[in-house]
Amino acid sequence: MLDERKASILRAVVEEYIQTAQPVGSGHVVNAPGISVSSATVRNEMAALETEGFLAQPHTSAGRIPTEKGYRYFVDALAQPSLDRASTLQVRAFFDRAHGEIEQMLADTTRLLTGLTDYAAVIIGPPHEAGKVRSVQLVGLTPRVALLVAVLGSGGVEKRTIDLAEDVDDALWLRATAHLSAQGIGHPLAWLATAPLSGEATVDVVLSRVRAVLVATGQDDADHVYVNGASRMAASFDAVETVRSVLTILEQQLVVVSLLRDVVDRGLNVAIGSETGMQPLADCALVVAPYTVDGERVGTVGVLGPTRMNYPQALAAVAVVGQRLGRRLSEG
Amino acid sequence: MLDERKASILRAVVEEYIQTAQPVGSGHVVNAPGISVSSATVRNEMAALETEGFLAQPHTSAGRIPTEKGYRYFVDALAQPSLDRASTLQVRAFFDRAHGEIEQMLADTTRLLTGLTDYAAVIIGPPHEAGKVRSVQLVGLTPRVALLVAVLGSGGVEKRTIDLAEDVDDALWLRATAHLSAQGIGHPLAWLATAPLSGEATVDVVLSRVRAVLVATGQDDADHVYVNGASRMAASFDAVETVRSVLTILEQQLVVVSLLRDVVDRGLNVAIGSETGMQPLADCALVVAPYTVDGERVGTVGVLGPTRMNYPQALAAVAVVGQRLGRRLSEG
DNA sequence: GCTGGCACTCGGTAGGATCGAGTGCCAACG
DNA sequence: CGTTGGCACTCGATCCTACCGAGTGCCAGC
Repeated sequence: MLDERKASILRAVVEEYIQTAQPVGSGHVVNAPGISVSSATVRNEMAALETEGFLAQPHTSAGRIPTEKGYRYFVDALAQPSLDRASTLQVRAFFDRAHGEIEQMLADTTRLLTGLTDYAAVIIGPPHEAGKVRSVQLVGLTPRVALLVAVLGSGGVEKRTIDLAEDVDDALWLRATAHLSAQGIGHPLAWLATAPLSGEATVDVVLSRVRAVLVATGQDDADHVYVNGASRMAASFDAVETVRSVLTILEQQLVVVSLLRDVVDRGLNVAIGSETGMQPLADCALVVAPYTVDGERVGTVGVLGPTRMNYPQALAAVAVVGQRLGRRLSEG
Repeated sequence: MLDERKASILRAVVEEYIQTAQPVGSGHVVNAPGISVSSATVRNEMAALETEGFLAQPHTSAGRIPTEKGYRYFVDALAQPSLDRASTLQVRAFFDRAHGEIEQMLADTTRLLTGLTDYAAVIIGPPHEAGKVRSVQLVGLTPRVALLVAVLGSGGVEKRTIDLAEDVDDALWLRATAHLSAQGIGHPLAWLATAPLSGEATVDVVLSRVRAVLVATGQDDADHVYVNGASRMAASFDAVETVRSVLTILEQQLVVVSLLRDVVDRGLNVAIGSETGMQPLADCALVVAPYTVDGERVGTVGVLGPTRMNYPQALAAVAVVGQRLGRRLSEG
């Protein structure tokens, strides 16, 4: 799409702008490696790049700034992911040490990502529903309230409060548990919502309440989102209003989930500015990578930063973390 | 400590400054209710309040701003908590509807608090350790890995990954579970770390691993912190650097916990600026209230805002939410 | 002791000059 | 014909100055 010289100039502008956040003039571009023409020629080419929509001028007598289209071209054709040696080692060390509960590990992984990139990091954890039930039981808390606790193959634990209208003794919880275990183990948790009743009246009172609760809470909080490094957004922008609106987005877990999911579904690994589809993120870019467990995409890792983010670094960091996270989760 | 007129003037300055964020001049104070002297007199009194350390002047020819000491006096002697009718109803409605898992409810409660006050809200949940174990079991996930799942009386569920060096069949998990249940139910989870072994060699391999894991993870993640409304901090300050440093604090759960705990331990319900003991919070104030379950303090609710926060509102909101939260948790 | 009056202070805003990085254009050159 | 050095021009950023006005401290008089 762009001849080699234009591409080099665009690359030089993007790379310098990412570093300095200042409009880049032709004088700077000629000092960039791979440029061996005069500043006048560069000016001509930059004017052309502007009319083609890759660059923009904040005002007449200023240098150029990449447009979304410019960043897009840079990401698609010019940037190759690269991670410095120290970071690579850091990632390896992290996953070698990683252990313990999955929730804790995912939270720690977001911290790793913000540490690597200096941007906000987001991880969508594997949905618990996907796993088969390994164990299910009802634990009485008070005479009328019990906790339905299900352990899933993925290592996740789901719990639901079951409250009844009348007092129940512990033996009944046990009988209901026995029925649920017989029916549910090996199936997804949601399956219990439609599993047959026992035919025994007192037990079925409990079971139907379990069904109702599972139906009510089945869908929504299926996703487990981990966000970290929101404070880095404040370092990326100098308009406090921008910071505020971005933070507002990051606080809404549902929005974050649908945002990442949407980007992944469109087959993108980078969404720049308006490509995110969210007006408050006009000055942001999102770099994502799905990760797989046993060949199946179960979640997404991503970083959110300013449009002038260090794409090579962010792409590499997200890719390698996603890959190693998937591998780590696969081996259980 | 202050005569009535000085107190009225201080109150007027604080209240107007909270609203406008602008230094308050004598001309504005005379328009405040309860002030029936001339501006010259007010000026004299304000000069006195300044030398006494309650007010400060950003520069010579500007109005006055409250100092930390000024806010402190306002909070201790002049402010009485007040919550508007709509908010009161909102709180009541929230807790009438509140149900389901405790984690979800606490997260929702932080949202309620930020909604009420427009400041960031923090809640420290009841420590799970405190509760007695209602149920404990080992669920095998892979031949070498099992999950220790303990249900506590509070409705909380604790889980720990137990990994062994050699393959184990499910029967062994069951036998270990039986032993743990016999020993542990009715005691705090930590007690299992010191409970006697079974004397049966194969089972004791598992049990000693359980002990080791409980010892290793026993103390730290004891606290469950819920933070919401961090984006409101960005609306409270116009220096982006201030926002960044405050957000950094809010992201560190351990810091937040020790901060709230420290304030409560000092018997305060408000910590203003340097009273928080954290330099980045010099421009912030923290309003907290412990909440009790069955007469015992099990957690804390709080809001974090700028030093010029609406103390009457924040005090009232935190107090009523803490109270109703405790009541709600007490009734189970 | 309170108050009106008054001179004074000083941050904020507006207008004007200057600076310089960067541009577009053009004529000349290989 | 593409490239280049030269040049006039643009315009944001910076600095200076003047000015305004909110607010002060002080004092004399009630």
